[in-house]
Amino acid sequence: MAAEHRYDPAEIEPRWQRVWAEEGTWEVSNDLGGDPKSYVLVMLPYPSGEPHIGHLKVYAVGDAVAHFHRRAGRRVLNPMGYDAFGLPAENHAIKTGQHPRDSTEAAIEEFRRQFREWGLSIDWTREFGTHEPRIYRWTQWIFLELFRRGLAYQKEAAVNWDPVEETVLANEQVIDGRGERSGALVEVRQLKQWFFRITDYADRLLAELQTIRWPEHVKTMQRNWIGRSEGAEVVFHNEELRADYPVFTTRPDTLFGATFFVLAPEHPDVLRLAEGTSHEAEVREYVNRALTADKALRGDIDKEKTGVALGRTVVNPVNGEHLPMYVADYVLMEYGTGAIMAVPAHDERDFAFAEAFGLKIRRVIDDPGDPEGELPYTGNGPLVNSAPEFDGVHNREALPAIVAWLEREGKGHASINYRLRDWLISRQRYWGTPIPIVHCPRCGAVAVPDDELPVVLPDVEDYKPRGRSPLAAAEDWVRTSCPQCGGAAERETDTMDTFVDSSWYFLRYCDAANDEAAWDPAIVGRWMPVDQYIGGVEHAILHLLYARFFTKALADLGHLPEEVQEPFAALFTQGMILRDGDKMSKNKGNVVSPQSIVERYGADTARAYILFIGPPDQDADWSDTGVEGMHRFLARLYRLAAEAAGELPGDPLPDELNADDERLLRKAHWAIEKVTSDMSERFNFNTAIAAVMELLNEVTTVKRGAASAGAVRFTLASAASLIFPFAPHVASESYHLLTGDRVWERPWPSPDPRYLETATFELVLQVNGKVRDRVQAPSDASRDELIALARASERVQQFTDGSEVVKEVVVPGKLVNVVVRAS
RNA sequence: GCGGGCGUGGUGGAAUCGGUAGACACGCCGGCUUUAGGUGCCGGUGGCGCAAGCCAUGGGGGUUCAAGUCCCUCCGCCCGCACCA
Repeated sequence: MAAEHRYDPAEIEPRWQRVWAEEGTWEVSNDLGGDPKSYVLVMLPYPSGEPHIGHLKVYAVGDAVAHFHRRAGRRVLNPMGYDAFGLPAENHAIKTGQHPRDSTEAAIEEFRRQFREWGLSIDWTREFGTHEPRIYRWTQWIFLELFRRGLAYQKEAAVNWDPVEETVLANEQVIDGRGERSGALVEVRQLKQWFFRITDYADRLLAELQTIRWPEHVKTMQRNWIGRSEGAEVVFHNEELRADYPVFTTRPDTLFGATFFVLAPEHPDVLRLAEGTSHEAEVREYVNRALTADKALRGDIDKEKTGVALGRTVVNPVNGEHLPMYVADYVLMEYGTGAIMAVPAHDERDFAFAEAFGLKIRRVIDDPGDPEGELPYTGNGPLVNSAPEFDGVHNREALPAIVAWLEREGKGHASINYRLRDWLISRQRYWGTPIPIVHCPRCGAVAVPDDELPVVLPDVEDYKPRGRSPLAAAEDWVRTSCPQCGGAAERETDTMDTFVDSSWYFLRYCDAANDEAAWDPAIVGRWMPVDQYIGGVEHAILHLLYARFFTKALADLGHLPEEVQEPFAALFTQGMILRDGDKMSKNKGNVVSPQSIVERYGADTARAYILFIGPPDQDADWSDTGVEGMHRFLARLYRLAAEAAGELPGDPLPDELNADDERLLRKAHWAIEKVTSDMSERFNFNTAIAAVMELLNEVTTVKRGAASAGAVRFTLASAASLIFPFAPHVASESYHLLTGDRVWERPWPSPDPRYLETATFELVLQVNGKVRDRVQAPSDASRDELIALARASERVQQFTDGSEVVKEVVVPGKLVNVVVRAS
């Protein structure tokens, strides 16, 4: 019998894929015709080699969501593209000489081939790679729009230099002082670079997190990264140089406790201040050492405090005291003003420094619980040793009064500081979007006119960066004329961070065929925002923050409808696939390739299994035997469908249902309800698939009985319909065998309430909270009737006899708990 | 150090609002069919116990008629941030 209806995915899957490709089943028009829309988007892949198991998982999730939304009656945009610029292809080119375009396009070809083999319901007419000139033309256009509005600018600054990749990196790409990709300790270099003014959007990026449905931990990470602090800027004056040194502090209430003043080693005035003092040589040496030390070591919080006195003082504006100045590497140039007022009594770091250097410590806040308690004290309490009008006032009340006083005296003002820095986008590398700027000795940095876009990446001999962009070697390309004055000029040779490409690709999908513009705002307005975005949590700050910034900036510039303020209305982050509790990696030799699974079991098994292992937002362990279980399940579904289709042609549901029919229909409607809620309220694909398995088990159990052909057929068709989002080929095949219809053209089933209600239910009987018996009870039974059933139970009596019944708790539809006390 | 998540059978996991712990699957044990089988089907499977029953959701305590779920405390693992003034 088994041989008669052998499940052969190698035959079934290509056959249905051909139908979908030939008919353009998953293509969607921008003319929505009044239907509700759903934009379901999985983060675009970086094409390198071939897809790995993580790709299989994330696209299985995305495709399930897309199918579910489609059959719920929405027009679904489910596109695909490639994040094609980037370092791995370029490093490969340095090693082999193969052009990054060739290796990248080979990888894209392989990705596309496998995605089609997986049967993903992609609208392939919208496909693109970010490395195509017809695409990066618009990346350059966006850059120029930002440039023209002052949101892209060039400045010389201390930047992160990755000595292995030989390029600068954005702050977001430096993890624990090391380059994100290379793992090399990052050096500080003073270089002129291009930045995007993301800090202008800090407040909106923070506040508008409230408007989107994202995992709370991702929002928290963005909030921390933006790092908003409220406080005050206070000006300290140095009399010798007649220079003002503003500081940012969140604790202006502790101003009276400032006993010294510290500058960061990078502060531009450090050497000037020390000049001519007896400390000059020592300061010079300290600064040199601090600037060359690597960032990771400097950032260690447990490191002992070091520093050198400058031999100068500043005046504390609130009390006129002269505070000694120091330079110390625990003060960071990147945050605030690169200078701090030190209040050792109420700040742990200042306290450690004061201890190490024997500096004065003055308490200005009492600990209400322990007025003579240990220092440093970072809590709240009444001010002491401050000014007569503030002593005794609680510090949190005094704080605004002190700020107001500073403002009146012109010595400071309320201020807000962010940890977020502007986004450094220049890269001294080859394989990226060229920055469309011409440097003219007379006119400065000039935008390449729009009609000359794209500035096409020139071919070069040597991809190896040598402290400057490889593009600099393309001399004919570099030499050009100034678009403004026509004089001799040179092209910018740096390329853009690849995160620029992925900051707008989701807009392009909406209007992918547009040759006249990056997109038509009206069309983008029909699709945006992305209703469900799906991807890895590793992009929690980088990509997801940049894309939000781009969306807001482009809306401000009038290129997006005003109501499009957030790119991704809902976000789902999927967990990793592990093997034996470990990450899969070539080094460990524990890699399972999607290709091998698909070849062996078919795409349906691979996709359904990966969603069945566990909740998709959690990490999951791959099991070679587990995948066979899924294959058996799909084979059983196919076989039962094929048998039923052959044996029982076209039977409708009978008018009179027998007990087995009733049982099948109840289970079917239960499963419809369960799968629907698992998919719409949560992303619980594992329990949804389990429900379909239960449904199929019910058919096997009941089949030998007296179930009518129509009921069996309906049940199997329901199972095929419900499993379709996870295993589309075998579901289409089975459904077609049973009904002659195409399952994706059928609306998502809805449960019939008549079959969800039952005349009786299993009443659980407890004595003192322990289950002692289960009996059938009428669904509409009253509390008294349920209690009567409990009392009538022999098993209950056995445990209550000889005891006093204290009370009887009734949970309607569930249980009765008889509470007794030994008498 | 701060913030967040997690801990359930041999394994992955389920238990959605405080109400039947272990759905579904893997694995394992037994049986049947067929044997060319990596097939199919049936039954069993948290632990202890002959049984009645008792015990059991990382440990300990608490609230409650009732706790995997709530509270306190401790332990372990994972993730993020970390000299941010």
